[in-house]
Amino acid sequence: MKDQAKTSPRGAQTRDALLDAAVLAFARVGFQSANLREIADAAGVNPALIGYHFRSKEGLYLAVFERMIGQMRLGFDPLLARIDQALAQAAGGPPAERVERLLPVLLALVEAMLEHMIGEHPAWGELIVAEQHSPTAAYDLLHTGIISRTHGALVALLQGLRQDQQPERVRLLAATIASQVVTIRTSRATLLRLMGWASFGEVQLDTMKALIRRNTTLLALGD
Amino acid sequence: MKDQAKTSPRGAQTRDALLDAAVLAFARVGFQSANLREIADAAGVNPALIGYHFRSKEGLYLAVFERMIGQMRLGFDPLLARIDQALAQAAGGPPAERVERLLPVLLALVEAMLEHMIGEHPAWGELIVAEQHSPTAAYDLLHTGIISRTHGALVALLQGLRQDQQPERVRLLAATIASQVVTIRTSRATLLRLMGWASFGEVQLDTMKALIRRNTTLLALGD
DNA sequence: GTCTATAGCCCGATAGAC
DNA sequence: GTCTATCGGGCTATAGAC
Repeated sequence: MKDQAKTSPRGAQTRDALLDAAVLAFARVGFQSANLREIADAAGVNPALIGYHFRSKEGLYLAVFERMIGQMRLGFDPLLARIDQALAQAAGGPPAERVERLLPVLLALVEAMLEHMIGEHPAWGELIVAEQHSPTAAYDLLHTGIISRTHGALVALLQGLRQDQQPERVRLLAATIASQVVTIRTSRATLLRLMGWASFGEVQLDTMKALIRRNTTLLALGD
Repeated sequence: MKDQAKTSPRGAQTRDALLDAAVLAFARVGFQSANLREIADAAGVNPALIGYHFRSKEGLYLAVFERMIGQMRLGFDPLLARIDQALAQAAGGPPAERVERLLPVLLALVEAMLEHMIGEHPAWGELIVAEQHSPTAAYDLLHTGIISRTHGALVALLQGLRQDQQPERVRLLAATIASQVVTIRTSRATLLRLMGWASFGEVQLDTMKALIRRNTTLLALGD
């Protein structure tokens, strides 16, 4: 899926244009309902070129995920490194010190997840929740590339904060913490309607951040 | 959409059979991807009868929601009445008594929501999360019939438990509590993979119930 | 109320010229 | 690498016989 077109600048250009248009289309209406003619039109190229560059609709979809995952990892890797560092520093220390070191990075991680859900590339969050709900071949890429890393970091931080817990319980706790972030996309319509919001702007994002910080702190330390 | 076929038992029978098949189909693949031929086949009736009884694919979809909402309300109304009663009894009492009266019904409500998400009719939860994510004409029915009632009860209970809070904050807190329940459907693939579960059975449901009870208690009382 | 048959449309894929 | 033209298939909706 990525073996051609890297030598010719012309080919790489249409490839990128198609991927840009495809991200938006797949995010807006999903894989099944996305229309290859519309994607090609939005990219300003001929529909037949999709077949040439990506072989099929599914090939295009997978290529979209490959590129997205690579870009997302560039954004997340520094934070994950910071988390590893904090975990190493906190290891073996007294509870109060572990909280002081680990809670801030836990909150930073949750905030980063929230920002990735509705920030610079809103389409990314949409593609992720679509695959989490109805996994396709792209889900494997997504899980190993993003989800398991992020969840692993969450679990490690929670275990560092509360060392008495059973592993299964900590994994599930991490999932429920993440659910608060994901709900901004999965229950978008309900959230807007219940809160009387017109859309998610800066104000709404800050309101949600504040509550999620408060909730995460309670859930991580409570019990 | 419901004006005919009530007199003839034959018509009502095919109507119900079509609705039964349509619930499953729409839940499994969504509105767009659902296939009217398959629905008619599964119902054991002729495809043209969908047009006769429901006018169009969208008419069938709306009829599915009308019936589902009616059935769900039968299940929820007793609990909502119990909540109103508890709220009336707790009103004006000292904090400790309010917690004693209201926390149990809050937990019962959240458990009931969870059971409706994966219990007797798994398709119901699927239809609800699909509309919350990508609302169509059916969302209005759903919101006024189910969502706003359930959320209203959650908010009333939280306000009864913590009377100092700002309304906006309490509404959002209710939404984040609900997100833990909804995630069992919206992040189904991720939850199963992260937990190493094959599916949601009795054991998994009990595990989730226990954690959600603990989380809800912390989130409702904390701060 | 139910059936058969088909109209009319949209879609993904591809052959073949440039 | 790109384009035009088209094939083959699937879909919803509906006309008309029973």
